[in-house]
Amino acid sequence: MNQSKRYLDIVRDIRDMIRHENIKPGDRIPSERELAETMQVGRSTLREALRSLELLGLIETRRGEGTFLSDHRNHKLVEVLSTFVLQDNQSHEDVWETRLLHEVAAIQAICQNEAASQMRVWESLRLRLKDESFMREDFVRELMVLSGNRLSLKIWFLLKQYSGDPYSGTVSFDEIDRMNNILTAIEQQDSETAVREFKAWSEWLQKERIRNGNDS
Amino acid sequence: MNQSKRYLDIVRDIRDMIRHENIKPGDRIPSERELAETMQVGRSTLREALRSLELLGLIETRRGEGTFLSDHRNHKLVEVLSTFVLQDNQSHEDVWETRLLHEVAAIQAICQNEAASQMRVWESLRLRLKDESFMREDFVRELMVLSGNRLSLKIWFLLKQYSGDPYSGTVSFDEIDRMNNILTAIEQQDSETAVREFKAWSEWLQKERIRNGNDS
DNA sequence: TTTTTGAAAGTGGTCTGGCCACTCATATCC
DNA sequence: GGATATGAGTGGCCAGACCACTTTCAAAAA
Repeated sequence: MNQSKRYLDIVRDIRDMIRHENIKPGDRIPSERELAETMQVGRSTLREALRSLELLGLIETRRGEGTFLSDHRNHKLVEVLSTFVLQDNQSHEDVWETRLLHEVAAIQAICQNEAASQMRVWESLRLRLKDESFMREDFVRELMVLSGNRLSLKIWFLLKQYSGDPYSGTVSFDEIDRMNNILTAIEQQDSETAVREFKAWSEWLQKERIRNGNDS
Repeated sequence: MNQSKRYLDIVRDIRDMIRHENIKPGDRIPSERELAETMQVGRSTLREALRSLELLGLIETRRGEGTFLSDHRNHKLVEVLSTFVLQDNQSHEDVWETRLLHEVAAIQAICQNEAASQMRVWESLRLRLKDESFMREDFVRELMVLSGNRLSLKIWFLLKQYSGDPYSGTVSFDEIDRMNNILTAIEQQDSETAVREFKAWSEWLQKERIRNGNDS
């Protein structure tokens, strides 16, 4: 049964504790010494579990203060895995494709939703486009949110980081037209065009990144 | 700069070591005591790094034998993240939609791949369809595999479990026609029809399950 | 000689206790 | 009242010690 691998039990226990005690992101969890005692394990073993969770971005530790539940946004996991795994071109491509897959699906979902295509959001988005500080990521995230699938949004968020933040940076002048085209197609519920325009922008962006050598 | 978080340095060091020494999946890496000494850190600190990597599935440890590099392609990204991405009772519907999303994307990917549509696989699939023991899941999994996106396959596998194994059971007589239609459309690279037929089958299946009360 | 046995070395798994650096709230001093 | 010192609590790290397990290989038994 549970021979060896005690720290895995702890990982599970901590996760359960977080659920049952209704600990929310930002909240503090008991100290290492306290947890070690209540779970009847040595502190070093407990730390192995905590460090693992930290590397995953599930918790955040601040020396002198304590351990806090992270709002799972900034996953170090991403960096770690990418440096280990992404030597393999296939993996890199898979991540890229899977992310795109979620984005396209989001656009299609929005187009199929009558209500969504009539929202005021589009108007305000067009305005924000012209703002100098408007990030590419803001645009795509907005689409993901509007799709209404929160799970897909979460997965997308991870994949985005995992593929080296493809949407970093602000929207350039050239891109405003592209985005307006996408928005127009969505408003007209023209799923096909919207997707085509989006993919075109995505590919253009990728080439741009390679040209600028931002493909770290 | 690197104040605190020594174990993160170790993670990086281990990665570099693996690269420079050309250690391949399955190979053994130095023992904990040995690594601790060469890296000038305590063994417990080093273990924190190793346990983190192990949780991610990047290394594998066997008591009494040693620590081994595992195949990077088997990283536990999806498994590990699922425990908290899917934690809060995400609406059943989101899971369902997201799974479908991956399936549809797989079909589209296959249709766009000239080589895939000409494979002998389809012929053998048609034969296996008639087998009484052919499971619905076998059919869909085959599609997911053939899409070539391993990450998507992994995500799909999890989502499938979380949505109550929607493809349990063997293929009924009525369904053979549906599946043949899907296969034909794929062979003709008719993405639209293939997806439409697939969605139709999926919806039919869902209703069938509800009728039989298998919606646990 | 061949087979069996068992002791030793090496490994990961775990615990204890300790020290350090840091944060924060409190009490103290000016 | 405001600045300062102090102490409790926290995570970061380490050394040393067992334990359980695997492999190895030489000694003992066949």
